[in-house]
Amino acid sequence: MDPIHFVQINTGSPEPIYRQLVEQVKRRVAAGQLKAGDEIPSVRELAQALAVHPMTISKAYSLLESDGVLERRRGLSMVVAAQHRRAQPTADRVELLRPTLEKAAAEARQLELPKAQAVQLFKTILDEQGAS
Amino acid sequence: MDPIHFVQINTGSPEPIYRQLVEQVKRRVAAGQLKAGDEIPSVRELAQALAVHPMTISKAYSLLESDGVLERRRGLSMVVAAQHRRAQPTADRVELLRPTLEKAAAEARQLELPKAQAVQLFKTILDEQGAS
Amino acid sequence: MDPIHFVQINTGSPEPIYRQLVEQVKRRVAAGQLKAGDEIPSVRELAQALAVHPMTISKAYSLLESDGVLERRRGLSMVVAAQHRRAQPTADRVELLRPTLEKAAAEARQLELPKAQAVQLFKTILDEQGAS
Amino acid sequence: MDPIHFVQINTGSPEPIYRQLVEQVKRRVAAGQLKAGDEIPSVRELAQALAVHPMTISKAYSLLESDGVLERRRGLSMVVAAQHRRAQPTADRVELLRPTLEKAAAEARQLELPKAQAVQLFKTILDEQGAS
DNA sequence: GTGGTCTAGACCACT
DNA sequence: GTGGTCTAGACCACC
Repeated sequence: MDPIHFVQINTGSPEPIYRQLVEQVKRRVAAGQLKAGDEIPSVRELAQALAVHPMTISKAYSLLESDGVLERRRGLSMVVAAQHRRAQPTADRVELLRPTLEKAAAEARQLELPKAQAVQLFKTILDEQGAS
Repeated sequence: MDPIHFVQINTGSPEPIYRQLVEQVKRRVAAGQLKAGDEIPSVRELAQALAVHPMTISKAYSLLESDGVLERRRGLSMVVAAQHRRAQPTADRVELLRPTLEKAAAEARQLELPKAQAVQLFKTILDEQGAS
Repeated sequence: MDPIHFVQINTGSPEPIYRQLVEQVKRRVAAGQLKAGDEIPSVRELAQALAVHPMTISKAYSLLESDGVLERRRGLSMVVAAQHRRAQPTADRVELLRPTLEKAAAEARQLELPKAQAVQLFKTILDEQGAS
Repeated sequence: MDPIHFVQINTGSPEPIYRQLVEQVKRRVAAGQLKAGDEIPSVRELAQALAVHPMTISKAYSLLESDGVLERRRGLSMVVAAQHRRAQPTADRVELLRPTLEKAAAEARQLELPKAQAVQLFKTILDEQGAS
């Protein structure tokens, strides 16, 4: 896998880099873009491509391993784990969106916005991002 | 204002407490639940009610003051500021929801979810929370 | 808790320091020596007491937190988590010994040692260590 | 010797493969299952049978050679060395079990387990593994 | 080549 | 004060 297209990070974000990596990889596995057995870029490779310290990458990979998303192969690069229930069907995948949408809904409630307005804004934003 | 109903915090959330306070107050002001001149609970009162360190409350209040949402009255408790156009019309208020929904839309794109599915989940969650 | 008596590490061991910490803390919690709500030494305190780098301690604490043994209190020192099923009765606690004894049993089998000899050695070693 | 039955490895274990090989061979020699002069599988054969990198096998064999357990015969496969007193009597062999049982005893002490409980678990595990 | 561990030390966020 | 994040860089073990 080309390290450049593996993940993108935003160093300006308040979200730590290692967590951006973890969540992006999880989403790509859930979306089926990464499949069981796929090799991922080595720590050093990705660190260089993203211009971050190798230990930052390593921390992300370790967390992904303890979450069962990646598998270590001693002396070799890591691979996407043989999946328990990954490459999920859409119905399951959509649940990964739930936490963020719950936050949005709570905010809408506190703003006393009518449901229709909140939904309309979400549709607009999805269109802006070119969703299908 | 009864401190108990003024704001609610979630100590388990990764979002810092002082920021939860700031954003909740801003939303309640935008929604018109808090109006110019309304008194807010004192630092000590709220700190005790929420079981939080007083300095955390103080930090939130200071930020709200520097954002022009609250006003300090020497020797008295703080009040909601008069200036600016608060209790915004719905069309403006909805924009306060944008950042979170943009995050959700970005996640939906990475999960390769069709727009309809994402929107449907949002509607479901809004209903669960009893939105109108 | 006095950092000196909190844990002991052996820098000569092939087992990484952070893992020695993790396992010792888990055992002490299981044994009931550490109870829910007990404060543990701060990262810096323990790092100095053990003469290791603070990040090594931090890594151990993070793992213990993700295992549900410790709880983070933002801005304050960590505490032993409100237990799910910790401070276990002896019958459950003894199971924590299983992995190592399984390894010993596998070795005994490969050495074609009679069961009685292996057990006798174990008893001898327990006596040497002053077990009751 | 059939490579398949020569040794078994567990790639999931934290113990390095080369060390698993070394210790298993030593135990089988001590137990008398491998006798002086017995041929062992070639590096390539065993590497293929275990699906392991040949260099890993080679490293294990080299260590066994430098420990005097195996002997290299130029151009031919390696054999179990003749020197030393192998196929040790039971009284000596049992000492090879000591390091692992010492680790178990230390854990038992930290768990504050009574000696009888620890011994009982060991007996149970030995029975499960069909020890005599 | 691979990842893992540890140190040294800076800077930040939170209470 | 607390812990978290990141960098720089050394050294090790494994394949």
